[in-house]
Order: sequence, then C-alpha cells, then structure tokens
Amino acid sequence: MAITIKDVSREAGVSIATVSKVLNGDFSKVSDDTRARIQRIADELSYRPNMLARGLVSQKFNMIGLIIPDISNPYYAEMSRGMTDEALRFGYHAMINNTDEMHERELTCIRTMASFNVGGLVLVGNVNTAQENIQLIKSLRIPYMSVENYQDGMENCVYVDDFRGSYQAVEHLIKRGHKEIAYITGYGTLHAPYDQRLQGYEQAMADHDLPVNPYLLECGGYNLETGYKKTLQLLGRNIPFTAIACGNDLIALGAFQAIREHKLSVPRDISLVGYDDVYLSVMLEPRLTTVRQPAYEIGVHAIRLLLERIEKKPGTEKNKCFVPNLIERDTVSFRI
Amino acid sequence: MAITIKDVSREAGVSIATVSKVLNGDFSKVSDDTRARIQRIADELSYRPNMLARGLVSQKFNMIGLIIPDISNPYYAEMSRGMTDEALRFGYHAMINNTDEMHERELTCIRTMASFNVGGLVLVGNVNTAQENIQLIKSLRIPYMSVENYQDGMENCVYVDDFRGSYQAVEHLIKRGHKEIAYITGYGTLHAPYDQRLQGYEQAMADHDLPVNPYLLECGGYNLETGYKKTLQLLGRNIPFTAIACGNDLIALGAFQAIREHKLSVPRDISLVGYDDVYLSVMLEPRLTTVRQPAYEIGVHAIRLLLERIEKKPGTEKNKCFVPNLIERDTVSFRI
DNA sequence: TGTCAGTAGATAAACGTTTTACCCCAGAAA
DNA sequence: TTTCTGGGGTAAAACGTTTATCTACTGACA
Repeated sequence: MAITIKDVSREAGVSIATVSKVLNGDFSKVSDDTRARIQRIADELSYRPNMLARGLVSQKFNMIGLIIPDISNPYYAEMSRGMTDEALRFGYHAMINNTDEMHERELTCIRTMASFNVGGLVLVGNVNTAQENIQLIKSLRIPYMSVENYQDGMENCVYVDDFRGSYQAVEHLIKRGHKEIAYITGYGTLHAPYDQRLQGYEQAMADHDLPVNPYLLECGGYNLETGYKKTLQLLGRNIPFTAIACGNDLIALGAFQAIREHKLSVPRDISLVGYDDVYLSVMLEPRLTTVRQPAYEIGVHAIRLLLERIEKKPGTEKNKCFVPNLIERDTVSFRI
Repeated sequence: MAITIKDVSREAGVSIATVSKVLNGDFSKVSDDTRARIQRIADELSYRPNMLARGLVSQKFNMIGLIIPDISNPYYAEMSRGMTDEALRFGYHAMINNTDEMHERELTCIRTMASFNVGGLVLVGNVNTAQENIQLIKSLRIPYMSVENYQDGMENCVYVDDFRGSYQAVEHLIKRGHKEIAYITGYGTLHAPYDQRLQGYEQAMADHDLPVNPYLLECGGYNLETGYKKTLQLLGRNIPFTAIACGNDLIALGAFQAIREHKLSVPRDISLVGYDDVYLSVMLEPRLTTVRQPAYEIGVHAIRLLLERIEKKPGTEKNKCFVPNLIERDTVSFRI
C-alpha cells in the first residue's frame, strides 16, 4: 500500500541495503551519483520509512511514553506541551497516558508502553508509588526520567523544591500577620513523609513559633472539588483561621469558590495562597497569590535529560532541581 | 532482552504459532490442556507481545494519532482526555502532536503518524486547512475523524453547531438591550466563510435589525493575548459599545483583564460573553457567561466513531453534531 | 485393510526495515 | 603474472509477530 524501501530501490536500480544506508546518512560506500539518485527518488516518491519495521530491527523506536496523572489539569497540560515540543525537536514522538494517580493503571501503563518498545519513559507525579514504578521500569531496562517525585538518593529526577516553595508561601502569610493558617493538600493521606509541601508548611510554622492545629489540615485530591469541599468543612467547624495555604492552584480556586459562597471575601476575611501558577490563576479577581513552578520548562528539561540517557550521551546532571518562586498578587491581606 | 513469544513456546513445548493463536483467543485447534498450559506460562513469564512486530505483520497497530492545535489550551486538554480515555477503553493508545494551527506542521505530522502505522487519525481544529489535510489523509488511506471543522458535504466529522451557539450568545446580549456589540474572533482573517461563529453573530444582528459595525470586529488568535490586545484597541477607539462577544473563553478572559485595567467594570460598563465553557471560567468573578461545548464528550464521540471506521463496523452515523448551549452567568447586564 | 474425517498442532512465509559479512572489479604494487 | 587494496556495492540474516498451509495421528466406517 504505502511506498516502501523496495519501491525506492527498484526505481533507483540498487539494493535496499544501499537505499537504507543512504537515507540514514551513511555515504561511506556509495558514489555521489548513486547517493543523489536515491535521495531524489525517495523524495519524488515521498518515501517515509516504516517506523515499526525500523523499531523492530534496530531496537530504536523514536517514541517516548508520557505517564501523567491528568492531562486535563492545566499544569500538566502545560508540562506536556513542553515535553512534546522538546521531543519533537529531536525527532521523537510521544504517547500519552493518564493515570489519575491510580497505581494499577500506572503499572499496566508502564508495561504497555514497554510492549510498544518506547525508547524512554517519563513518569510524572504519583510520588507515593514512584519507587515501585521505577523499580518496574528499571527491570524492563527502559531509560526514564521521573518528574516531581524526588526523594533522597534518587537519580533521574526533575523536580521542584517543594519544601522551599511551600515554606515561602506560608512564611509570606506569617509575615503578613497570619497565625491560624489552614492547609489543604492533595495527598490522600496526611503527614506522608513525601509531602514536601506539607513539611514546608510545618517548618515555616515551627520556625515562627506557631502551633500547627491538626483540625486545620485537610487532604483530598489535587482538584477543584477538594478545594471546594474541604474549605466548606473548615468553614463549618468553629475553629478560627485567617488564611489557607493550598497544595495547588486548583485547590485554591475551589477554596475561593467556597469562600465566596459563604459570603466571605478574599482576601479581606480569608487570605489564600496557591501553588503552581496555572496560567489562568492570574485571571481570578482578585488575582491569586501563588508559587510559580515553570511547568513548560520542567517538561523541556525532563525530555532533554531523557534523551541524553536514551542516546547514552555523557550527561552531566544526575538530577535537575528547579527553584520555585512566590508570586505576590492580591489574595493575601495584612493582619495586625 | 524482553520475554518473547519464543520463550513462551519453548517453555510450553509447543510452536510459536500455537502460542500466538491461544493468546489471541483462537482456541479452535488446541486442546484444553495445551491452552491452559500456554496461558499459565505466558502469565508466569508476564509475557506481553511486541506491538511493533504485531503491527508490522498484521497491519493492525493499536495506536491512534491525535493532531491537536495546542494541548495546553484547556479546552483541547479536556477533549484530549476524553479521547485518550475512550481509546484506552478499547485497547488503543494515543500519540499526540501539537500543530499551533500551522499548515506545514499539520502535513508533516500526518505523514509522520502514517509512518508510525497509526490505525486512525483524529484531526482537531485547523478548519481553514482541513480540506487539504483530509485530502492527504485519504490518499494515505488512513481512517480518520475530523473534529470541529465541519463544512457542507463533509463526512467523518464531529462538530458543534457554532453558528447556533454564537447566535444564541449574541441574541442573549440583544435581548438584554445591547445594540453595539463588538466581536473578537480567533481566525487570522475576518469574514472567512468557515467562521460559523462570526456568521452567527452577523445573523443575530441582522435578525434584530441591528447594523454590524466593522470597526467593532477584531481578529487574532484564540488566546489570552488576542482578547487582551484587541479589547485595548477597541477601548482606545472612540466607537461606543456595551458588550463583547468572544470567539472563545480565553479571548474573553483576556478581554476581561483589559477592561479591568481600563478601570471599567464587567458587566456594569461592558458585558462579556465567551465560548467553550472552559472549566476555569466559572472561577472568574463575576462568573463568565459563555456557550458550553462539551469538550470531553466530543473527544469520546470522535474516538467512538473513529474506532467504528477502523474496525469497519457498520456505523450508523456519518457525522455527529453537538448542540451548544448558553450558560447564563454573571457577565451580561441589562440595558434599557 | 484402506480410506476418510476430524483433531491437534507444526512449518514457513510474510511484514519492512537495519546491519553485517561478503563479493566483484579495477588498478597498483611486487 | 600474482597479490593486494579500496571502492561500490549486494545478499542475507535478524527483529517478533500473525496466518495460511501442511502434517501426523486417531478412530470410524465401508
């Protein structure tokens, strides 16, 4: 059906081996004449090599697998864009899979992608099960990069210093006079050792001699609903608080909605700080104060390092850590 | 390196042909005994067939190509989620490519995906070049679905009745007393015949005996910047208007920002209506009145129809048209 | 006994590449 | 004349499947 290398070779009057060599840029044993002819004919027929055949024989399939919690989360969408753009720059393509942070799906996804002979894998998020996933990936001997789930001693990680980002956010609240600060996170379980953002919160509180009230800690998923529902719960209890630090912007947006429905005002009654700097968060009125993570650049960098590993280039960096920075906008008020 | 069908066959003491048949569910000429043994062993070795080899020989590669303007646009991100979810339900996987509506990239993308032997292609957006792209896809004999670029006489389309949606939005403004209504669209050129949204605007105006002032028509891209800049331009001219109908929500959000910076209020001074109902648009204060397009369902449906075509099932529908509906929220005021 | 039908499975070709080893020829050197 | 060398290729194996055809055996029946 499609044009194959055979068609080109027949047309050019040479063997398919010669065509293959020429089109792969190996001119070592080919006359200029033949080379030019092959290239011209391949062009005329607009021949494109069958990637499956190539991948099968050479074990090099220019496809990388992206394992992502949820592409409809704007933060991950942005990161995906960075990844696909950078991959394409090097002739690689991407297949994408959403896991919704479900471990079963993560594992089958890894296996599936392996059966597609992907050249490499990027594992995004899913911190709590990352170790196990990585174990599987290693056992399949697939080059990989792990994004946003760094823990001590790991390598092949691209991550943001969440502790620091969260610390900055909470300290910002404290410096503006807030003392009772609630925290809503996306992790299913509270106080998990890997929740660097929560630890940043706790450390900031401790460093300023403020107690952490466990009744002001809520957890759910990294989405609007969690922000909305958990804020309603917080508001429903009789424990006073003047600010909420959120695990991400989506949670903050949900919280915002809940606060508004409670006829309270942001930031007059309750201050709010998000995390991620999703690009729509600037549209909120008042504009959301948040911690910026450079999603696009993170994606780009993850692919860059992955390609180094796939193509076995030396590669200087074991890991890459991005430094988040607080974006002060309008959702944090002064308290005296 | 990885477990192959040979390993399974050796272990089970049968030929690879038998293993292949059993694992593909064809038990016609296999004893129960052998069948069970093969299945057990394949399981024990956690064998997974090499998709490249399978795809190469059987010309069935469970991969579909998604050609999308920009995955970081939340509307497309949502749609992509619908597509990947539905594909996965049927054992298909997705490779994704962003085109930024650039024709060159669309064409190379189609060719590339063809060389990956994708089973089918979904072409999203890119209305102005859709015909040409589809021509190419057809010449490559790849089953496809075209999303959001329906024109008379086409088939394999999933689309939303943009004319109707836009008409509703503008009529809503008119019924609330607005007469000078600006329109900002994303198309590069104005009055393109394929801009159904613009036509809906014009028709609604005409049906209510309102003139269309060409100085109130602006076009750019479907993004924040366009909304922002074009609104600034509109505001800078001395032509009065009381409302803006926007080509999509992103444009509306940009417009919103511009209006705010101009120290004007939405909806008191200027009313605003968007298009898409991006799920963050509800977070705006005031909440954006917009036209809802069911992005996720559109994605699901596109894949469903594509799979019918790939697997040559009868398939009742030639096209699928979704009906948009106006979501009345808080950005449109009454004028007397 | 010979044959026919059915069962259970094996053999081998094919898919479209890449890659390694080999071949043939012309001219140079010995 | 023989031997070597390098240029310009070719032939064939290999990758891991699917699938059409082929075979060996077992009973049953005429």
